[in-house]
Amino acid sequence: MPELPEVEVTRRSIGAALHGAEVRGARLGKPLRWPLGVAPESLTGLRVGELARRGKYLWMPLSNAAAQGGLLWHLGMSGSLAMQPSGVAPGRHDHFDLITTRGTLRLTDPRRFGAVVWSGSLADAPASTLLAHLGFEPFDPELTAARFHAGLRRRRTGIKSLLLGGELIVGAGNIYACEALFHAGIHPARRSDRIGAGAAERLLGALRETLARAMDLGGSTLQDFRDAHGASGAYQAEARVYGRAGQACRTCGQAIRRIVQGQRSTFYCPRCQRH
DNA sequence: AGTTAAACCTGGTTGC
DNA sequence: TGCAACCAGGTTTAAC
Repeated sequence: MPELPEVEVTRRSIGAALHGAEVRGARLGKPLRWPLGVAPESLTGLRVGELARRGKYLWMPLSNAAAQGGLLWHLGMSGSLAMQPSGVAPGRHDHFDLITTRGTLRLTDPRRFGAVVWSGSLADAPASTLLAHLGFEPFDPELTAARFHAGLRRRRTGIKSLLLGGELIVGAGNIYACEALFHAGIHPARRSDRIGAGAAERLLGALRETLARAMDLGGSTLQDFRDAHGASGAYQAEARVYGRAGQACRTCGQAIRRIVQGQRSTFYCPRCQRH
């Protein structure tokens, strides 16, 4: 569920609430995608540093005079993080609590594709391994249209699947990959290496505008996404194609189509998006 | 080496 | 109403 906008909205809302807090304890629920990698009680006494984001991962530095490291978080398909009012017992889908002097941060994740992993630093395993193959951050100024185009030319897979892969550019998931391709007027099945310089530049711009707009609106709430304080997102109401199969395109009136690419649904307008 | 399928897990919706 | 089939925001691992 959470793509870059939702993860970034989460980062901002939690970062402000927890920065400088001291960990008092931690509680594990059912297993997540990967083991925590450290005894939960060993986190006690560490202070929370500034929360950072890389792709759809969050990095929470934790340190004191005696120890240094951090937690790498991922929300998977159905995860969310929220500050608990206090004393609320964990439910069946609450699988990790970080109890601090400024409140309890709780990871809720019904499908358990998410994870919380201890790592000595971002440069060491396991964090470094998990982040190793990630592509450009979408707002990295080093990512020029020319570099983006060069990356597209190296691959032959459909452009939508390439965007989802995250090896060239991170952040777009199924919603925003579909939306950005619509705004750029590019068919999702178009081979990556057949996209010209002009279309590449339009696509990079559309990705940035789509992600920025979604962040402004607090992300997309399809089923259950909420920020750390329970606020839902509003971008889903602006979606042009995602989840709109059979409905009329808001630009041309043609029926939006759904196809499957890489076992994921893709939505597009057959008239506005050229193959 | 590059591309695609299978796997992880739970719950909601759809259709017979 | 019951039950099977299919769908869902992601990513790694295995297999062509």
